[in-house]
Amino acid sequence: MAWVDEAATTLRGAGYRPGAAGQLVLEHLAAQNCCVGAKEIHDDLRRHGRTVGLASVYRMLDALSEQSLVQRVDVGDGIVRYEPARRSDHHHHLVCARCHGVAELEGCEVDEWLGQAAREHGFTPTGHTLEVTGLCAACQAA
Amino acid sequence: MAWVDEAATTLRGAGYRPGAAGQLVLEHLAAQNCCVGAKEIHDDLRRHGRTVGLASVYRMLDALSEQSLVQRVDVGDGIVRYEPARRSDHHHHLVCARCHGVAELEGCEVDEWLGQAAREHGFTPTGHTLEVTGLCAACQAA
DNA sequence: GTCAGTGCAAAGCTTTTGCAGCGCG
DNA sequence: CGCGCTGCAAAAGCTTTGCACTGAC
Repeated sequence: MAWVDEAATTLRGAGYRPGAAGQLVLEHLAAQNCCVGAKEIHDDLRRHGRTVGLASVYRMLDALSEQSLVQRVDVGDGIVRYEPARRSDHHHHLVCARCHGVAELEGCEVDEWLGQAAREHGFTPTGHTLEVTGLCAACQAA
Repeated sequence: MAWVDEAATTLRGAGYRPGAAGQLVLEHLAAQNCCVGAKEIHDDLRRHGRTVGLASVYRMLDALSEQSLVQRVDVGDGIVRYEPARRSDHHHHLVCARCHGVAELEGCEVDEWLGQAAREHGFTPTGHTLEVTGLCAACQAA
């Protein structure tokens, strides 16, 4: 099932009924492969002629976040980013401590360990973020 | 070597010379085992009669962050938290998507995989954060 | 004497909240 | 008809920046 559909269904199940604005945000998110900020989404939609309130973007992101349909990604530049939580395309991030640049790190080998460890705490995991801090190639050279 | 000393040394090496305020922030951080926010640090120091500017706290955190001496922790409530990056006491977090509560998850089994994967990207890792999102026991029951 | 760190105050930005309007059930 | 999503505008924080001051080299 495509992420958009799954998201819409889950949201509806949670009593949230996305309207026009919500649908646009959803579709825009689905088109992203890596993290985007709220303002970025808002600007992009506007640029395409879609009138969407910034507040609606935030509201939608909140709802999605609560259902674990998106993952928050904190790069360290003060802007909160989100990315669709797909089972496929599950990846992590290499975040440079100097320039705050982000690179994707494919693959993930923590799921099993994590799931078990979390459940031992009575916690039901629905996803996770893993950010590696360090220095990117460019900043090392500098 | 204690974290405070290592931090002070590293900072000095980076050309940053912590004064009275910096020292206080450093010591306060060292006394924490889990994440604290900037404002929290500021308030605590004030409460103990130490006059430290909020700006100094942020400046110190920035410097520490750039040297990877602290780890940013994003819980999802809009407040950026930091915790000292010690080799011992390396842990991760279980973050509830509903109530934003945080629990510690001891242990870490990703270092080896991570180090190698990161280096393949020309990235030099100095640390990492791993946040597990899901539902805490309390929110599941509700 | 110079230069970096500091505190205070003001500014900046992202994010949140309030409120009237509109559309879908 | 009612309830909830929407947009706009205003408000609320957290964080950053500017500036004069102080202390260390």
